[in-house]
Amino acid sequence: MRVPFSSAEAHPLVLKLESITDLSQDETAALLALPMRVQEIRADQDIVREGDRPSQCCLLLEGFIARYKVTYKGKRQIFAFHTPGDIPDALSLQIKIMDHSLGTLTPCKVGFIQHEHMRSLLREHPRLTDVFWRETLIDAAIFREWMLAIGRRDAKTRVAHLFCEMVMRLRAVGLQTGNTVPLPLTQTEIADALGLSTVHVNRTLQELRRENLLEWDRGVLDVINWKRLTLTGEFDPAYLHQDPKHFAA
Amino acid sequence: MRVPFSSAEAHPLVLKLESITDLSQDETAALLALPMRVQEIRADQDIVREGDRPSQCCLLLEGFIARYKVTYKGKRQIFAFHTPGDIPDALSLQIKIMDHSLGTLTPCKVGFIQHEHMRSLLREHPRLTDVFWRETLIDAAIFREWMLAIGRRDAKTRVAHLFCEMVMRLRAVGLQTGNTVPLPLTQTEIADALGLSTVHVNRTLQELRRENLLEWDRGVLDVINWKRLTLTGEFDPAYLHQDPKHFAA
DNA sequence: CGCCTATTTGATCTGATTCAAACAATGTGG
DNA sequence: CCACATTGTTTGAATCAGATCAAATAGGCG
Repeated sequence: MRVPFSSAEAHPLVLKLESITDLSQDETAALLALPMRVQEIRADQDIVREGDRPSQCCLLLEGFIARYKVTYKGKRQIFAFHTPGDIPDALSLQIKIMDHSLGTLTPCKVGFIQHEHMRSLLREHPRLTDVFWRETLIDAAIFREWMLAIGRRDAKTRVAHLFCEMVMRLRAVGLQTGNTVPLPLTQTEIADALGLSTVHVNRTLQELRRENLLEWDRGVLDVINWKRLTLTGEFDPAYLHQDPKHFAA
Repeated sequence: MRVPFSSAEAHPLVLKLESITDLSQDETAALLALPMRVQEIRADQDIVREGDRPSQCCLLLEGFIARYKVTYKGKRQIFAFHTPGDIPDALSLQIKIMDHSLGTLTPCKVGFIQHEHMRSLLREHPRLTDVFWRETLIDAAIFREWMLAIGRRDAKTRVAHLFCEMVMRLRAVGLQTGNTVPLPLTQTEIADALGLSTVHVNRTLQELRRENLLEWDRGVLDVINWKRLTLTGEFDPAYLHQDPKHFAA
């Protein structure tokens, strides 16, 4: 009933929260002591569905999760890609009925935390309420940025922007190696995230490759020209509200 | 330094919060006692801008406010239309730097509340923290629904959906009269909200009028056929997380 | 090897944009 | 109370970014 993480640094949740705020020793200890049931889940499984009334939160430890909803006409919109350290359904603490679904994109390791445990954690460490509230607000800021992209930017800008965002977020939880981050998504998933068709995503990717901005193969994104990628993506990381002191280098 | 509302029922904030949760007598009293500076603001003025570090929140008392952001290429995306009772920048309690702007669409009456006052309110009434957190999460749910529309629905569905949402939200704060709600927006603003061009919004509106679903003139929306409007808008109000007990009739 | 899923390519079509101009409503100052 | 300016709506025509359809190719894996 405990996650076996050797140290706070290796715990994805602590890493994630420290990328957006400061934690005291006490708070870190309380987070590490949070009781959870760890479970391996294979790819393409729903963890929570629209209409569910969850009694637990899921902390993503390894893998990628999508937050999505489907139109009456069967079209899917992905709202967010979640990475290790995220608690994508933290909102279920405040909102009883899910208005969207969460599903794995890859095999995942997930820690399920009972709401009652979350609540007593927040009761005993009121400042952590602020931290989790803040986290859900940053999620909302990311939604807005995606909305701006979908509503008002062309396909090439959208794709470049998404890649920039994923690099920044994966970097924050220690998953960047050199110019490289894991990004095990399909082109269909990218299309559903950006409001495009798969075919068009494919052609746009070819364009970005042709211009030597990036390589992306077998689930690994290799940024060749970060500067120009951010320019074509009109990317300004301010909306991620990451704490700059952790990125001095 | 107080809003002159004769009773709790007439206070937009209390009305709004009661549409999504229950409030105790104590909490209601504390909300009514919240010190605020009331100000009239004319149309098309920014209240907060991207990059600002607000030290106060604004409670909308009368009028309409848009939450928006502008592309490098000068295209605007509106993320939300805010109605009386909303605190559109409640997020500034947790997030120091604004990543988007808020501007009036009509002449507005706004109550500015110092962050310190909000914080002491939440400290003394911890359950209100949950309420405000919940409110920001419902805002996020609305973002997601707009994103779904912009990314995956056609123009007609988008426009119909937006009108349905606005009716439900305005009804919740007592602004509905018969089949009629105030909706003083321009077609350009609707276009910027839905990721469409003004011309196309205009043609889509004509279609909705031709099919006898609604009238919309001089800032007043008149729903002629609610049932069919919700069908063409694929509208399911679940995502608004309104408390159904206030809508028994 | 053979199956399944993901990527790629080509051809065609269309919903929505853009540009440009007319028209209507509202407000302003003389 | 009217002339004029301003802002919002409507119309028409031309164009395009991206969708759709269909089929071929390439990878990964039991």
